[in-house]
Amino acid sequence: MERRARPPEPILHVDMDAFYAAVEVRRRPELAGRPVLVGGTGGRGVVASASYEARAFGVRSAMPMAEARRRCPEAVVLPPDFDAYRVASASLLDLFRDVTPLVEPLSLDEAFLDVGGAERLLGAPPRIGARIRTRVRDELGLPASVGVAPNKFLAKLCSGHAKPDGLLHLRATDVDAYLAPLPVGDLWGVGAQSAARLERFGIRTIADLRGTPHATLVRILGAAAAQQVSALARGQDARTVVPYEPAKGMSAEETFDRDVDDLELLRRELLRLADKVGRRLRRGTVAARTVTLKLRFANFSTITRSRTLTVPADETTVLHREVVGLLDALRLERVRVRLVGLGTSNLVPSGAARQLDLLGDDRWARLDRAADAARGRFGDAAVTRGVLLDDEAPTTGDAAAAAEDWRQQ
DNA sequence: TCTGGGGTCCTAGGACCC
DNA sequence: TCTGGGGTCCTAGGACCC
Repeated sequence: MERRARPPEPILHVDMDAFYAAVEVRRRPELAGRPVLVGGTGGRGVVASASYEARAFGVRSAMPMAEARRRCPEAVVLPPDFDAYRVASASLLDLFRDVTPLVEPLSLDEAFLDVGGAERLLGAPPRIGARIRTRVRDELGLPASVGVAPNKFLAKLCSGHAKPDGLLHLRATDVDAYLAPLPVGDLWGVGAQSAARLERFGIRTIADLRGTPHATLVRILGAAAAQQVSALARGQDARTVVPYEPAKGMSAEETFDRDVDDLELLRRELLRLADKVGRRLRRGTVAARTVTLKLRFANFSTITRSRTLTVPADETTVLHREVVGLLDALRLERVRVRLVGLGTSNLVPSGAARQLDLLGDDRWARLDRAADAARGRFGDAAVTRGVLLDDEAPTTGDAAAAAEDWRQQ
């Protein structure tokens, strides 16, 4: 049988336009055509998603919600409903996997597809991309933009430049000319800090960067970033589309509506976070060797403290004990804390943890399993630690909603 | 009413081992 | 009583991504 060569531009990047806002508009059609903001509605919230009508007012994602409201007073502001976005995202991935099994989700609203093997069945990649856009619009009622290019970096660049609601196909023969005039910030991994440092050396465009000696780039950006940026500036990106990568860490954090100076309240909030992370670890059948405490103070300075355990942990109680140990070791006095977080990393399959713990005390693990099972059957509010029930911590988002759920029990 | 939450990766210094 | 060099792990901080 004749074996066909891969098409020269086999990678698709599909990126939804203003995804959270679009999902909200889809279920409330009266919002169509109006500026819609999704994000934190508390005093310290930021914009997670802004409809294009809102962006016309200069609103951008990650902007403080207060600033966004000032710029666009008539905007409809909605709190995020991640359950709804997860459902929409799952439908989206189903549709992609209809096209090819080589789908790599990057977040709820974007994914890479390698369609290099689908040409005979489905046509050339730009045709496949156009078909996907039509199907996403017709079947899900949501707008998407698509980039079609020789590799991941270029495909993502193209989907960004195709927005909103467009498709851009970059041919391999056009790559060098296309990249040359673009700003260095368009390169993956060059953010505001790196762009500013490059600017100080007179390096503004990708063409400038190509003309810079490698040793100079290493001095400006460090060895690893210089290597990556040089390759991307030449349109080279060897990363393949990987359908599944196990998580490297799991974390949860909470910004308080008002700064907190009560250590006991911090310990209680850490219990809630330990419970949240612990459940996710157990659901993923992994355990963590490293536990990290994160604190952000009133002046926005941030510290982390971590500890690596000999026995990996997935139990709420163990995570909490370790992170409180890290907190207490700081001997804080008269602090004002705006954010507290609990991170885990160095994850291992929890079968390995069980074996190491065979001789240990597994009462906490049994308690967790029982609580997880009850929540699976009766919903998340079914089981809550007694110490959390009277929590009056000023919180935002999920925690506040969860607190409301308990009160309604 | 300045600055969310969930991630990944890199750097750099020190401990420790051979 | 003068002290190399490589490898790995741990810790803390920071840039960057969506």
